Order: sequence, then structure tokens, then C-alpha cells
Amino acid sequence: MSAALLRDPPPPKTREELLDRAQALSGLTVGQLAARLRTSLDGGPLRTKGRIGELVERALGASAGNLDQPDFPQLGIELKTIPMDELGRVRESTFVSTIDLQALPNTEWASSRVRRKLARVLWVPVQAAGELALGQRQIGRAHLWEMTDEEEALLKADWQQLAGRIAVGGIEEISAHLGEALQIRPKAANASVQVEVHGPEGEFLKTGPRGFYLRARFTESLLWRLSDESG
DNA sequence: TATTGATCATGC
DNA sequence: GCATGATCAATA
Repeated sequence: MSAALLRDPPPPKTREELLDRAQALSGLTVGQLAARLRTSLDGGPLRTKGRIGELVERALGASAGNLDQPDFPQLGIELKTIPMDELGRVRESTFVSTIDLQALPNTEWASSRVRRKLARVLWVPVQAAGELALGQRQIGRAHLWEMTDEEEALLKADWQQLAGRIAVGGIEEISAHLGEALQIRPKAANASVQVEVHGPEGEFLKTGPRGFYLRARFTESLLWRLSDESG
């Protein structure tokens, strides 16, 4: 009956339509979602990274594909599935974006890729306890997030610190330990992937590609806040 | 057990 | 290769 239950819906026209679709997924298992989308869930744990995110994208009508655009371009909303356990703890960090190590020093927080990506995020929690099979995991209630001033201040401070290190050729000194909410970690298919960057003396050197990630405790705290606000 | 560093799948 | 989607698994 409702558009929220269509198998492969067109992009949502409004924020309300998107939220309606997302709420309609709440309570379904990943297996049920896959069945509705007429797809199978085969493959071991090593072969299913990202599978849930792709299924939820389809179910909600995300249209950006692998373009550098929000998942719902006309709404300016990014979609993230987020693994949570039965206690409401976030189980993993969240990938935000890759980093253009050459260009980063010339960009500012306000126009940064991180801020753009995180301007509006629809978080869809998915149960991820222990050995629970992929198909048995239950989808939770979605929440639309726009960062508070406080959250933005935290992210901005981390971003500036990290971007500052990169600007002076210090990429190799950056480990994932840095940053309270936002961190930098490797992001590549494997260790053979290398990019060229400027070292401390301005010399060229090769290093692995990096990405920005949100720490689990940051995501957890914002989800708890949104969850409180919605009752 | 939480976290970091490394990796897996797909599309163009 | 590089973007999208993330989680795996060794280690601290």
C-alpha cells in the first residue's frame, strides 16, 4: 500500500518520504530485506562487508551510486548504516571520506569534504551482536542527524589538527590515536596501493591512501541524543 | 575488550 | 585506480 514498501523505489522526493521509508524498515531482518529486494545473502563474513549498506540504499531509493554526492542528492542527505549491539553500543567506527593529501592543506573546515559529507546523515542502526548471522540481524529505527554546534566544534578541532599535520608534511606521524571524534586511518584495497605526498622537507614520498573516520564513541553519543529526542 | 591498521566487494 | 559500501582481525 505505502510507497515505503516498494521493492526498488525511485529516489524520495522529500525528507518526510525518506524518513517514512526508513521507519518502514525498522524491525525487519536483513534477510527479510534481501528477500524483498529479490537478492540473496550468500558469501562468508569476509565477503559481506558493505552488503547491508548497499541493501538499505536500494530499499530507500538512494541514487548517487559511487559519485562524490550524498546518497540522496536532491535532499542533501547521506545514508549510513551503523552496527549496534543489544545494549545500544556502536560496534565500529564510521568511514567518512578519503583524503586528498595534496589538496587538504589548501582547504578549510567550512568547505571540507568531511563537513559536506556530515552535513545531514540518516543513521540506520543494524543489530551486530557477536556471531549473529547476517540474515538474522534486525534493522532499527533510523535517525536524521544534523550536527550541533558542540559536535561541529569537536569535529572541526580534530580536522584542523590533522590537516595541520598533513600541511607540514607530517602524514607519516599521524596515527589513528589522534583526534577525539575524527581520526585518520588507512583506506585502501591493500598495502600495495600508494599515493605521492610531500614530506617534511617538501620532498616527494609514497604512502598509503588515508581516510577520515568517526570514532565509535562519537557516533554512539550522537545516536543516544537523537534517540532520546525522539522518545 | 577496545582500538588500530588492513582488507573485502562492487562499479566505472 | 579510485570512488562507493564498510568490517575484519591482530594487537595494545
